Amino acid sequence: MNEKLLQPYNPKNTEERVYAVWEKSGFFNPDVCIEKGIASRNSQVFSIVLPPPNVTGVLHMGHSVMLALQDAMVRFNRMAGKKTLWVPGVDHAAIATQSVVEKKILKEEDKSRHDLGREEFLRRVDIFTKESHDTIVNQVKRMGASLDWSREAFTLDEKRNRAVRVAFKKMYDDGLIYRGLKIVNWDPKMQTTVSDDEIEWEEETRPFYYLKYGPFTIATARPETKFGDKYVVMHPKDKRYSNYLHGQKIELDWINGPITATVIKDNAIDMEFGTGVMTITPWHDAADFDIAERHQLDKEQIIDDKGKLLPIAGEFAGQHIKKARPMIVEKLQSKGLVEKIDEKYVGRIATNSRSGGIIEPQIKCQWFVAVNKKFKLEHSKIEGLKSGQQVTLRELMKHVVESGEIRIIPEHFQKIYFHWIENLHDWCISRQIWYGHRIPVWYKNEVVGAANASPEDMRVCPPTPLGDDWKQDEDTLDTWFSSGLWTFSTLGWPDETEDLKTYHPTAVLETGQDLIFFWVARMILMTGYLRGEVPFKTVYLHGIVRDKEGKKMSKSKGNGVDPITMIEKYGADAVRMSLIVGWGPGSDMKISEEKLKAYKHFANKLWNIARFVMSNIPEEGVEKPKTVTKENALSLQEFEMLTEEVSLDLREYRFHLASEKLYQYIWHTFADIIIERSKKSITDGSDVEKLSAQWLLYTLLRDCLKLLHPFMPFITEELWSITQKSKLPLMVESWTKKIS
RNA sequence: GGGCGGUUAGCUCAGUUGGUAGAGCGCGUCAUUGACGUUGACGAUGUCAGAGGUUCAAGUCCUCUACCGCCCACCA
Repeated sequence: MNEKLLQPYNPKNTEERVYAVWEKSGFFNPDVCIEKGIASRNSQVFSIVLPPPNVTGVLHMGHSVMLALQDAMVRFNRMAGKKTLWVPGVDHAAIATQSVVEKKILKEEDKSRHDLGREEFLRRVDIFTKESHDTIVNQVKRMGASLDWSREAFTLDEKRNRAVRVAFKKMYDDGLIYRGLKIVNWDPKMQTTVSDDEIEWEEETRPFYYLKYGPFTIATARPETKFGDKYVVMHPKDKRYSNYLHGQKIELDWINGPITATVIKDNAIDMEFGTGVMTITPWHDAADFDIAERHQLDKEQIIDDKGKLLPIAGEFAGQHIKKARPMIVEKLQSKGLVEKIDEKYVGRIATNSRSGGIIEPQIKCQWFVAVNKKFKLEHSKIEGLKSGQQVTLRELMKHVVESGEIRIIPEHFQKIYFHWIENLHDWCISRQIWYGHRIPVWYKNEVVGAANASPEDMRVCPPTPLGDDWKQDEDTLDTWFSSGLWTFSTLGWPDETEDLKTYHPTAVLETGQDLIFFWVARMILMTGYLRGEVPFKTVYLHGIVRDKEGKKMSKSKGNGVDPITMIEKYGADAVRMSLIVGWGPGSDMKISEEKLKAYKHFANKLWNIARFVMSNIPEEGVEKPKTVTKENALSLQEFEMLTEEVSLDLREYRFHLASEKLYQYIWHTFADIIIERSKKSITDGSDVEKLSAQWLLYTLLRDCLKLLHPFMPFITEELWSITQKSKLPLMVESWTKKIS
């Protein structure tokens, strides 16, 4: 018997070695599999892209879950003989990365990015991301992920940059990307816009002021924005104010002296709320902006990009709004303009989820993707949409899920997806940060930042215009713009490469449920538009990993469980199993060390099963005996049923069931019943009984290793090399081979 | 304000199309020192949140209620 089996299983001494063998074999690469006859050129295809982890990050439990699930899918399909490709990559994660590097430089050198300048700052980011890249990649490998590293991609490398430029240009030419002066979410802390989806709303109890505005009482939580308010708005049907007419002018005394206010009647007013009258601040409130647009009213900026009051605030000009607020209230009070203050008003505060900066809406000239504009869909391969048909991006996104061309698991996320689409607005894609894909637009004659640049003064590349008088747009693109191209930009698009033809659309996108809007929806949008097809046929969403108490893991709370520490303690296979067994898609999971421990025990059990089997069969191996006893034949039948069930579960994305069934079977049927029974047959049984029992043990061991391989690749591979004479690694053994 | 989930054994959760309630951990009793104590055998524990309905049959389908959680939203 192999000496390794005399020792207990030691994941530490095994995992790194086994991974090296896999990598060296080249079998992570489907081209090698075809070359070596593992898969054939016309085999079915199974492809996935790895949701790229942030380049600056370290592995967390969420990554471990996705790696465990995706690797299980990939290994199963590879063993089933499909041409199987899993594409790795990392994400430049624009805002997150820039923010990390900025903080680092501030801490170490006490310098801001502006002190360094754009070029130098970006150089620093590059250095940082290169170092950081290797960390995350090595951590991914430790989970056992069978990714084809020869195809690794980066969301911000030259190839992806080309894809971004081509996509941008096409969308611009089709009128789906436009530049416009609109109200956007401005983060004064990071000095950039952010999209609606990146905003987090928090409830906060704060004072609510009822102010005298001429003959009216208006209510506001933000008196510091009210300096320029010169429109007073009410509902046209509000009888309380029926003697005021739309457009009527009213003279009144306001914060900094007498003003002329204009009455506006608009249906957006809620008669039940406050006094049913409000003044508007179109520059700093999205709802007010819309009212102003509807009636073509003036808009004035009150607060600058840094959160300081502008000259319109009179004596308060130059002060930060936070500091100025109490003084403004004081002045209003001294003028007798404050009617009452409700101290218990619960309002909402918008913050940038990345930086924590409090959002101040601002009107800015930005780039947007138009989601409600019709365009001509070219080369459609989408069911139910013809080439040349006019659709909007929003319709497209809805259609492919509604028609079932994309299946979302668990199913109820469809409803969440549709609900989101109902509320979808144009997507602001320009960011004022430096790290990211620079907007491929060039200007001359100083029209940078102007809303109405003429075509002569603005070029969208490719091609990049020549000449010194052209200046590139300073802004970069929202990181999700390039992420939206990920399934095909990784395969060579915009070139029609062999990879693209073979592996796109991908089979499945497996990711966290929190990414359904950010990423999943945007991939559907981009792929539908640019390729007339879907990016993937199935979306599998896993839930959030929580700690034992059910709290979300986070760095700041310090309650995060570090996967690498867990791998060292319990082995990667145990970590993988504990993240898959009994965890249905879409629901949150509490992880505890007890669970990890349980699967370490399971690995040990398996190891000992192998030891028992190998020490109870002849050294030279076993042949199928002429006579198989009835009970052994029955056991075999039972196992064949299990194989069927597990295979079906794997095909249907029921990993939590497949893995649990295997655990149950191996421990409580194979070990507890079949092995126990075989002891008698081997020691006291007839020759027929003995040979039959030995053969069954050996057969079951071999095939259990196969079935378990997608979930616990390291230990099964190790046992395979110890117990089997095969020259090929288990990872490319044939799954479906009938039990002989 | 709109939407989506969850509520099953002490704890963590399964339960795929409706067909006599399951697993792991924990607990109890016993066994076993030549596969494994990271063990084995046996066992206890549930009006499947509550109410109503459909059905021969409901944890599973429908309606309502309660509590918990999440997402979306321009109530100033």
